Amino acid sequence: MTANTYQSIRDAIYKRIVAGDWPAGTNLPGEAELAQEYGCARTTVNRAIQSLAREGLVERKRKSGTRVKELRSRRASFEIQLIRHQVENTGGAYGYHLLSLTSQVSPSSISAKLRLTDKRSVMHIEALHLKDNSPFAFEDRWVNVQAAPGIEDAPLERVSANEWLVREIPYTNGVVSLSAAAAQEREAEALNVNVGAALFLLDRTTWDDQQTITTVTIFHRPEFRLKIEI
Amino acid sequence: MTANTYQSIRDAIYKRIVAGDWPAGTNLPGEAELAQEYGCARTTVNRAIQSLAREGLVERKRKSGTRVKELRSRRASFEIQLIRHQVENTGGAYGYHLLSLTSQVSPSSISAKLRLTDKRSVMHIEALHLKDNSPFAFEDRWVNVQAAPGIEDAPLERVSANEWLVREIPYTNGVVSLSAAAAQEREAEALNVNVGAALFLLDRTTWDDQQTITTVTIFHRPEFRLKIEI
DNA sequence: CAGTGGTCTAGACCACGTG
DNA sequence: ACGTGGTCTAGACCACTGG
Repeated sequence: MTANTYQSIRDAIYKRIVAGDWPAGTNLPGEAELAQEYGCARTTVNRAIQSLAREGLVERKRKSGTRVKELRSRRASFEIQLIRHQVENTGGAYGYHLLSLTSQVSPSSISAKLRLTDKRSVMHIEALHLKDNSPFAFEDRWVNVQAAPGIEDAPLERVSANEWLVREIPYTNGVVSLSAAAAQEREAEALNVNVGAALFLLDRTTWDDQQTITTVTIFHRPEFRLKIEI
Repeated sequence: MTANTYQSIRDAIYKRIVAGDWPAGTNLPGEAELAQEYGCARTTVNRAIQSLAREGLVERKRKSGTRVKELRSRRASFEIQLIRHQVENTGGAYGYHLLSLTSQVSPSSISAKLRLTDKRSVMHIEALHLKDNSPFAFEDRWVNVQAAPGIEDAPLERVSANEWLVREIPYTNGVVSLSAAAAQEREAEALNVNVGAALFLLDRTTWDDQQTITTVTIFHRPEFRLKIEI
């Protein structure tokens, strides 16, 4: 009982939930009551419980109070890193190789992803990321040029499009989809694996407030692992 | 300039960072200065900037101040759901089928994952999760029985081990690893796919403070997508 | 309507880490 | 040593929502 830090109160409440003082589905006492019990300001209790709510342990609603959630559904989070950083952080030497760069009218499947209503010219990029001179990941990217002014003058034969975009074009939202797929000929050749090998795919689409900026698929080699802490 | 909510101040600071008022690598003005500028209490500025720090946009250190991070490295997070909820949330009917349950001395590869130093009996579970009576995911789990008292009496032929564990045994930490792998005979048979099909694997190991509780691999069918918002 | 959480303020003290 | 963020307090008012 050192001080009434919100952490210590968070932990105390956490332990009481785990111990079964407040079973799942029941309500915690109100903030005011807990504040009195722990001898601290209501603000501090509020902060402690908000922290538990962020972790998904409890659910809060005005008027009805703070309820212990039925099941512990925890969140896992990871940092979306540049592939260059992924390679360098594991002690490898990073290399980048632009395979193709074309401007073309977007295929309909891509128009849908980029949310383009009319026919527009988009940029299509295929590139290879290397670790210690071996293939690490294959990138297939479409860029909405209107949403990324200046990209046509960017030195994309040296710097990966992602790296340029992250620096120059802020985005506000995005979705990521992870999946597994068998390697087609194109990816197999680029990554130097057999056709049909199990690849790890990361699809990402990002928007500014108004418009979609880019959609990309990263194909990782079968031995790739995406590690996440809980 | 509606009200001085910490959200509105967060957004204002966010926009100024994106607009380039404070380029990457530079420091923001101190909290006191910003509070004066926005005409609010320092506490409110503090909360706004802490929110930006959680998102990874800035880095804070005492004495040296708040620095805009070099590269926009955003965090993505997702909720670790029960497979039952994954199925039900997509409008499917959930089913569970226990394939095998044995107690045995743990193989060395599993002992390492469970951090068991001596030879101990562990529980090995293989199970199938169904969506609309079709295979959805195959589960291969090892449980440290000492860390999960009561599991030997749990009705694991009806309730998935994960569901029982989540309810009964709290954990404090864990790691998740995502990858792709070709289906071996065992998984291919269970999931009704061809041997060699590209499966999506989710490995998870969870601990209590002291000891490892369980390690599990979930094998998903090739069409599975894990969707994450940024 | 009334009870609950959500948030702001003003002031204070503390902890850390750089110079 | 001292400047910066981290946090606590006490009090206040507001916003949502269930009865």
